[in-house]
Amino acid sequence: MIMNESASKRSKWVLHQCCIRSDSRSEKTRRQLLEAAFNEIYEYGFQAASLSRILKNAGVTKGALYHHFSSKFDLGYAVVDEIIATSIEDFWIKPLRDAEDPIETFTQLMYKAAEETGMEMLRLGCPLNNLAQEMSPIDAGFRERLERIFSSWREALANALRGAQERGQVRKDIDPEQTAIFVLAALEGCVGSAKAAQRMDVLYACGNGLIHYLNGLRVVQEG
Amino acid sequence: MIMNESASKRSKWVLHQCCIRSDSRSEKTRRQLLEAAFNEIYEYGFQAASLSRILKNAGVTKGALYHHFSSKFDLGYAVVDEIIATSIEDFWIKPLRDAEDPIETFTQLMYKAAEETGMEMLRLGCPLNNLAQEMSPIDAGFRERLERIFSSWREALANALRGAQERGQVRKDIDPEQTAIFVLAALEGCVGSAKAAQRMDVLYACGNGLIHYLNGLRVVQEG
DNA sequence: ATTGACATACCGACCGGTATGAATGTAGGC
DNA sequence: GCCTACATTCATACCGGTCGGTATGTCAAT
Repeated sequence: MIMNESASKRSKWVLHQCCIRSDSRSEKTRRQLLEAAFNEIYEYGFQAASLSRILKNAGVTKGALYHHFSSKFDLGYAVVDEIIATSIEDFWIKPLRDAEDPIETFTQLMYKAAEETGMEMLRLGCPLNNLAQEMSPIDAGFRERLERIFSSWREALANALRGAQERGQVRKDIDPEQTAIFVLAALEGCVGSAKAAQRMDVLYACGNGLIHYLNGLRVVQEG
Repeated sequence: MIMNESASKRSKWVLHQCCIRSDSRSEKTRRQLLEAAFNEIYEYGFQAASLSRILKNAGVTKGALYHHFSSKFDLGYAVVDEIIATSIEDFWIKPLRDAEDPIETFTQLMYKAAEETGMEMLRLGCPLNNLAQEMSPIDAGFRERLERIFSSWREALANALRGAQERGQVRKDIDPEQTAIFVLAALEGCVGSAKAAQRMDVLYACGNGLIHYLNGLRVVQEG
């Protein structure tokens, strides 16, 4: 028992010592709140998200929540900044930087997304777009944060397309910025259509349409 | 004996039977409820729509509402069936039937939509898609109704494309059904992107991208 | 007298948010 | 090393307000 006490005490002390890190007790609680909030918002949207359900799923109480976040909106903003933004950045944006063949890269990312989160995406759509559709018209805080994500996504794709143009992979008669805007819109439209229909075949048909469009951007091959 | 009943009684009977007329006091109240409910749902979504706000805007009380509709869901379903479905049918579907040049027709409808409801559409998006994105994953009643609308929209566009193929206006190497699915997804994606950004230039860039894609479906002209 | 078409008043459930206090560390003086 | 003073980190209880829904009353038209 004594050993137990001292051991646990020391480990906690060391733990706290070496970590402003994310494995302190406080940070862990905060993490659980963020993840539970993300799931709740993903499932029901922000407005219909229930704090009590979030607390139940996070396994903490309301005191903990309002210690870490000042309001429901503050929690929602943190979900956008710390979960949605980073996951879009990691999954979609980073691979586009210095991609040898951006059209191939983007297509592969679509397949990868369908593989990894197919069922969830079919049922619930894209978390980023869901939140943008719900909150952009009615709250500037959400709109600015979400649009910042979309904006860097579009920028990354436009840059990739411009690079491919310069390397002679993509037709020179298309505008990279406009094309990037349309491609992301079409992508979100495809996910949304499949979600609306709740049918996998719609997702596939739509995805193929988009891939077909993307390949149409390549320089015409003679032969 | 039934025939012997007075003419007025019979006409009322028929009237009550069919509920065709819209100038009775009851039908007017119902209509006001439907329109106020549509506006509220369009602005806030179904889940966040407030019955008290609907009642205030309709100028009636809760008794009237629950006389005409059995629940909030029943009201929402009626909005889909009697407002959204008919407006999509009138605006987008009917013009596609026996259109001489469906690509031209569709493009013109996009311009017309931007003209007629530009500001509102920029701020709040497409009522049909909004509701589908919000409710399809979590309520079968909404999903079936909304998907029925999408389905006939897609069917009308696919038929129009097939007709254009047969008339030699559209390339024969594209699949009308898949193309229709993609075009509607892209359209909703464009509206959604503009709404998310709350920027008109995104709507224009995106619309031009879609129009460019549509024109790419035409048979290649020599010259 | 009965019925359709509402209006009014009210209900329990749940909402987001707060006030309070109890553990649980944590830094500084000795 | 130990005790005290303080700061974090939560748990509990509770708040006013709004939610969708219901029960009952009213009143004109049959």
